[in-house]
Amino acid sequence: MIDIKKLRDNFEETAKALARRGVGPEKPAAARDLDARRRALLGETENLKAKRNAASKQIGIVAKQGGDIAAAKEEMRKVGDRIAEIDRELATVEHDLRETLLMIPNLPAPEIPDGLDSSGNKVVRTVGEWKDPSYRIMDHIEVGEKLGIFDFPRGVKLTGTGFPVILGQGAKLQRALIQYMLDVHCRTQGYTEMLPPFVVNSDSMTGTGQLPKFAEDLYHCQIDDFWLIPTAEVPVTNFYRDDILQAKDLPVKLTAYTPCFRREAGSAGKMTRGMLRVHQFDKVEMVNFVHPDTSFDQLETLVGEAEAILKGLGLCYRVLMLCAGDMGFSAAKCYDLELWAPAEKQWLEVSSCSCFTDYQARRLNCRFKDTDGKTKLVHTLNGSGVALPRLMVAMLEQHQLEDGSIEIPEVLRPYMNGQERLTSDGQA
RNA sequence: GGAAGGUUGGCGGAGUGGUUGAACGCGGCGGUCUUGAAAACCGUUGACUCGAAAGGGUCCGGGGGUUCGAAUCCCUCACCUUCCGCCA
Repeated sequence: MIDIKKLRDNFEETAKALARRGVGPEKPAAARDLDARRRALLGETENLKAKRNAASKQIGIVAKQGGDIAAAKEEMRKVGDRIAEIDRELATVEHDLRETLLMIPNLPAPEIPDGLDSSGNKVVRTVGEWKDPSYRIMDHIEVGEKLGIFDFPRGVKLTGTGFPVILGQGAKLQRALIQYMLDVHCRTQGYTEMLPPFVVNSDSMTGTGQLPKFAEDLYHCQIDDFWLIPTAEVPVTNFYRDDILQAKDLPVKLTAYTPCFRREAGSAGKMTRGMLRVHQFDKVEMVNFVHPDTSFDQLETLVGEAEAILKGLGLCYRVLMLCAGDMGFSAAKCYDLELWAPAEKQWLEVSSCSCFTDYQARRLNCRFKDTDGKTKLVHTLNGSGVALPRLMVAMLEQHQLEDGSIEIPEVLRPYMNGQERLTSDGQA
């Protein structure tokens, strides 16, 4: 949620910033009006409550002395009725205000480019030069079949489309990648590893904003009212929901490997080939809780931390700064990392690194006690470090040799018993 | 799944329907003392919200009710603990 005080005090400025994201002036105006109504009602009911509290105290004293309290009780009963009436209206107004605020996205950082869709995104840098080799590169499905590392039809048999089975050397490679990524984050970047629940309750889904708006993208266990996580961001960020951290403990940096479950409602037909868009996939995620003064600097650090993974694997990728209209709802600033897939001839998004400023923290009610003794909202950031299926795809293509085998990057070999290649006979 | 008990401030733990935002202890912070530290002693120490301020309001698991007034009574939901059953 955005700060209602900011909206109230700098209405024009706020509305202008929101307009960059394609939000019309109606929503902020509605929020402003509801806020004004709310404060008027609040003042009214609180005055009456102060009156009642004082009178009730007096009634108690008089009653003890055996005095007559019937008239005072009758009067206060009427006051009580009036309070109930106002409180009912107040509850409605507050509910509407919250609903309205939840529909307003975060304010974009000033420096991010204009634009309402992906065409407005800016390439910040491209790292690693890709040169097409003399031989034809097989796409991941073709080479995967030769190597025997994917079984899509049996995934369909077990569950349905979008639930691939990864086999043999492929499974081993994936496990190696997970361990490599976690080790880089923990050993060299100051992260604490977490293994959270993969299923969460509705409060957690609401805390990070998946609910109520995106329920149809989630898998739901109705009997228990539990939800399968679409990203580790949900359990890891909610870890500090309703908590107050200490300034000296910031930044808190957590990383977690989890599977991710996404219904991808409405995406049927888009990029559905092979591993490119699936309902269940693995991902390593990084989440930061930081001091507000440092959040945008931390975002640059976070991007670097995700990039370190790709660099270590010797992959060609690019960094995009998303434009105002293409960012996720809660982000103030966001970078995407995209790997080049030479057989697909397209860039594949494997990481999205976002700074949410206080937007997510307000909803989570996650605060910290600053050195001045005041309790303030933290700033949160997260980024993938990184998503596995598309990483696998890019590796299978970028590291593919002429004979169709795949060169395993040096950094992964310790996790694969020294194996140097994926080959069709399964031998190194 | 069955039975019983519980849910109070950072933690432990009191609490009579009426100056109880909440005793007491621990912890935290500030101070006295000390060469320094410890101990001892003194003081202080929750969050949210409305307000320019003065000041007000709300919060004792969540929601609802009774009452002039609820941490305290009633209903309901959630969670936790223990015992029994089942089980990786």
